[in-house]
Formats: sequence, C-alpha cells, structure tokens
Amino acid sequence: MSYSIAEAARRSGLSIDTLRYYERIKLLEPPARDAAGRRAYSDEDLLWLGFLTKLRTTGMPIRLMREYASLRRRGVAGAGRRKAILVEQRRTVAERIAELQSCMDVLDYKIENYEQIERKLATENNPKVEGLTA
Amino acid sequence: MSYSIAEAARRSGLSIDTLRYYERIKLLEPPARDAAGRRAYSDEDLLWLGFLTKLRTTGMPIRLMREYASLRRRGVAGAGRRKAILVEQRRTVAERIAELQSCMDVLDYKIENYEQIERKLATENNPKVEGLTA
DNA sequence: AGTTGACCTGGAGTGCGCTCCAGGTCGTAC
DNA sequence: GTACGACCTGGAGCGCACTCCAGGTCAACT
Repeated sequence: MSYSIAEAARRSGLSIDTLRYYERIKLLEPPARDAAGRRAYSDEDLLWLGFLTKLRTTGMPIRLMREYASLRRRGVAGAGRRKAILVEQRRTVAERIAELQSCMDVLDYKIENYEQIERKLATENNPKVEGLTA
Repeated sequence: MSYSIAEAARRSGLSIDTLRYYERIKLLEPPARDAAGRRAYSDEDLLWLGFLTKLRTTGMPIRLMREYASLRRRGVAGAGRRKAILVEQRRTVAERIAELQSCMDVLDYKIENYEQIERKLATENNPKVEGLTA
C-alpha cells in the first residue's frame, strides 16, 4: 500500500508540514513519488514514522533522532550505536518519570491543602485563611 | 535572611538571567532592594521560586504560571481558580507519565531486539542481520 | 475550457523560554 | 584613587520544532 501525504499525516498524527519538514531535515528517507511527482508513503515509511513519534514523545531532541536515522541508513555498522542511543534514552525517560512523580507529590500536597481549607470554611464558617497565599 | 541574586540563583537552580526574566514577566514579585539598589531575595521569595520550578518541571507553560502568580496576589479570591489549575496540572502530569511509560515499553522492546541479535551473532556467528534496520 | 482541490517548492515567520550583550553604577580591596 | 567584581537596565539574539505562505503544477470533474 501507498499513501498520499494527507493520509500519511492522518495515520501518523503529524501534520503535512511536519512530514515535509522531517524529510527536509533527513529524519525520513524521501518517500517514493507517484507519476505526478507527489509523495507516496509506504507502510514501511509509516512504521518508521510511528517509531519516530514515539522517540519524540519521550522528548528526544531532533538532532539525536537524526543521528539515529543516519545510523539506520548505515545498517549493521550502526547497530551498536543505535542500541546505545536507545539505552541512554531509556535512562533519560526513567529519570523524567521519577521527576514528574516527585512534582506530582508536591501538587498533591498543595491540592490537599486547598481541600483542607475548603473543609474548614464549610464546616466552621471560619474566616481565617492562613496558608491560602502560597 | 536575604540573598543576593547570585545566591538566589545558586539556591533555586535557576540562572541569574532567568531570575531577572521571571521578574520581568511577573512570575515573581519584585524582590526587595538593598541600599545600593541590588535585589535582595527573602526566604519567602525562595520558597515561591522553589514551587515555580516544580511547576516548570511538570511542563506547565509560563503563561499559566503567570496566571497562578497573579491569582496569588489576589489572595483568597483566587484560591478556587488556583486549586483548579493545580488539579488540572495534576491530571496533565499523570497523562504525561502514562505516555512516557508506554514509550518506554517500546524502547524496552527495541533494546531487547538488539540484545537478541547480539546474542545470535555471538553464539551462532551467523551473518544474517534481518531486523537490524528498524 | 475552466474550475477545483490536493499537492509541490523554497523560504520566511512563529512561539517559547530563556540567554547574552553593551554600557553603566556601586562598594570593597589594594 | 583606581582596579575589580558583582550587580544594574533595556533590548537584541538564540535554538528548537515546527508552521505558514506565495506562487506554481497537475489530474479530475462539469
């Protein structure tokens, strides 16, 4: 199967502009073209796009994704480095998750604070509002 | 206690430029000044900075942090909206964590793939390398 | 034959969150 | 008294990842 750029955009969740942009900056092999010179994305192209968007979602910077893409073009020779990039990214993501968790704890604490204050106001009708300002 | 901008930067983990920037865009109340006109951050300022950086770490956009900051200036009147912002952010962070988790699963799968291939190459000395190109 | 709409290209523009710079003031150390 | 270093201001610049635009081509429909 092959897909127009609009269809590829729909399926990948990226915009048409972003697809062309990714091609320009060499994240994507230039896809095949139809008789009229229009891009015709293959299933393989879409799989690769899917993986790229996963990497993007992890927050991998585009320059690193470009390196990965170029290593892919070099086949087996680049496999070691490719794996290293993924392992490193895994570590980064794990750290990021931990960081978010700890921030969420702070949010929970603050929210709990607001709720306590609400309860106080509701049950005691107490006009004191210390702690509300932070 | 009060702190020079350099000390405040050190303690908050932000750069001096960022501290001045945050003040300019009204994330921060203008701190006190010493006799020579230099900024003198209070402990309270640092607490607020600490909370701000937590919010930033969760990925909250600065414009929302500004809204939160301005609500804080309005005291109790803004408490409801402040809580709502935190609750919403909590939700956003939880989603983000889930998203990262799922991406990490993909990374794990890919890494496992590379490892299988390495094992194959090591034990069978087999030159076939299918699957290495994605 | 004409209109429409999807696509093309190269290049400019955007929003975000800083980061850097020039040129100046001030207080302390030598 | 002068050299130094930390700080000040207003404003320009930067890196990132897109996003948009003008002006054009092409195939299909009416």
